Amino acid sequence: MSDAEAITELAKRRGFFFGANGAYGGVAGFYTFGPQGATLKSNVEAAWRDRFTVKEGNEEIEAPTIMPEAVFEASGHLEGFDDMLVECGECGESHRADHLVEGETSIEEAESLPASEIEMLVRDHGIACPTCGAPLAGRDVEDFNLMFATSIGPGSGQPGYLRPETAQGIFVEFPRLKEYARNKLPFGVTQIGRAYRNEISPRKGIVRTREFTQAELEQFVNPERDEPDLSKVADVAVRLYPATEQEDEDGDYVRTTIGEAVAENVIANDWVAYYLGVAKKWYERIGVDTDRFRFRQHLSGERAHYAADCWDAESEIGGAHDAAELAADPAAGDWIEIAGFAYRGDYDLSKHGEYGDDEFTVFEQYDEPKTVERAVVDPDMSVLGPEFGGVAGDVADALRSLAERNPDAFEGETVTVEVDGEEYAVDADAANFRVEEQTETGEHITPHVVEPSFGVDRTVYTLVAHAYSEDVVDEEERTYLDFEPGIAPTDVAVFPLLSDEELESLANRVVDDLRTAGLSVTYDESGNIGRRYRRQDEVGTPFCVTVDHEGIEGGGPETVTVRERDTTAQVRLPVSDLATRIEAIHAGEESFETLLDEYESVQTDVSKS
RNA sequence: GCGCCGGUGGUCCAGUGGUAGGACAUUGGCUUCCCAAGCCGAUAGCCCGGGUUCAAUUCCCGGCCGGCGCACCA
Repeated sequence: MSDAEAITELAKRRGFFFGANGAYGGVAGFYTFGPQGATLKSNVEAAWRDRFTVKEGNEEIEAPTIMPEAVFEASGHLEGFDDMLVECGECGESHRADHLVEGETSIEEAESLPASEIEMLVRDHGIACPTCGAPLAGRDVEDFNLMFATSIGPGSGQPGYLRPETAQGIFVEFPRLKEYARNKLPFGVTQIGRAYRNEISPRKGIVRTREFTQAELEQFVNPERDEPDLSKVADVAVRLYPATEQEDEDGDYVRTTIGEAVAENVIANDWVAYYLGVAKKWYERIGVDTDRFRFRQHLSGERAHYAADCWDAESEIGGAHDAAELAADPAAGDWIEIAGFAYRGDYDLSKHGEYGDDEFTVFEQYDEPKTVERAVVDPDMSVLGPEFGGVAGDVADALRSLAERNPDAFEGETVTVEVDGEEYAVDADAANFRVEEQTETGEHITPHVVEPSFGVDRTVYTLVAHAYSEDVVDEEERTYLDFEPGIAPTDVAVFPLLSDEELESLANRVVDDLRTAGLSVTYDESGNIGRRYRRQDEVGTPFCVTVDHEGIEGGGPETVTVRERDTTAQVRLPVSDLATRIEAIHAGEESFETLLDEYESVQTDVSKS
């Protein structure tokens, strides 16, 4: 069985994730997270929230998943998110009609043309199927938008779409969000939520679905002034795969630190570099195998229209290659994108400023107020009105803009402006032209956006793939998931060693203690002890607590044993210490090794290899 | 969306023109004082629709789902 098959099988059998709606035949691209998976995902989201919202001092919001058409007109998704497909009548292959047209004509942006025009271009240029060579003239060009369309309200309603990314929910609310940030840049807003894309052909199980969870941060900055604190991440070691190396046949990774990469301009944008550093440490902490992890820069053709520079975090999920192979050859392995880090400039806010009703700018005060000389006019409307009638207002506006553009035009006796192609001569006195000294305390700027965007489902898949381990315990093969404490779906399992009232009673008390401490606990008394250990190993529970007679005999304090998943090593410790110590490990404050040092370790005949 | 291959208990598979069998898992009991042991019992299945046939899980057609290749993945 391949890694992917083994993981799919384990995920189904143990309740991590599986294709949804099975009773009705299923629908491609939709997955349900089972009990283990939903908890794992929730733990990943909590860890993300802690790092990218709380620790960064950002604010989290939750916006609707359905938004009106106008939002996506502004964002460019309505136009840019659809594909024009043409199917060959001979061989049945589908091709991007716009790409074919771009290849055969001098048109560079065929995507923005209507389908009917593309059909004409295909016919007029005699474009043929790239696969079989049959002419495509006369074939229908179908518009396929990757957004799920819906209708808001009764009847025909107003058109709406399920959001294809969570980001727009933040951009659209920017005018209010900036108020909450007290109009001060820089500030960041995060959102964890579902997004929807009507993929043509969802594949690779949970890696590419039609409904998925994103965790996104929109960092709003003043590009002229705001700098990230790179000192916090300068030492973070990263494996980079820049565009230049990807384009080179013998291209290799650049192994460096964030600090070096910035100094040598491998990563051009400081904010992107900062978040690559933060993300690398975060991935490491939640259990991503750094040998199967890299940052890959987008090739220029791969970048979205708005992105000035973009790096992806990628994880290797195939497992068919060893670490040395993966280190030596960037082409080896099965890599998937798990996050993108884009510098989006002012694209998003400018577009919404243009299409929307509100101001998508921030007023930035200067350190010192500036005094500037400005040419102004104050047209005498009592003169302009009678003279120009209905166009008087437009003439006045034209005078104002002319004064800004070309003050010299007001030097003569009359000044001429153009309104709707007509020239109007205005008496210079009536324009009331003068040069004024004005004090400016600041200016309105459109913030730039740095966007770290994480795919939560793919991160969960990566964690399962990287946690997947096999070894031999007591000459029996074992499969286990070595999740980090704090990320694992279940924190601790409690067993009575045997079916025995006394042991079961203490075990139940231990369960209560641990749950009171806020831990996720499972209790199991079914089957022999080995079977129960293996059950927990398979879902990645880091610790199993076993209650035995030795622990309740002798009149001393009650004790139990704690068994660590990966090593199968055990220590015996007092029940009274148990919850606090497990809690401390769960919180990352100490490790199992501290328990091994401090308490009596339990000698068993169990051998692990 | 096109092509090839596949779809049988929860999982992984075998098999058949007369409605099915194994392994593992689950569950009840016995046993068992630390790593999937053993014994007895139990639960549970032929993806959906149509066609051919006395009879279809099996053959044919279509659909759905999955894997792979192509295309797609702002």
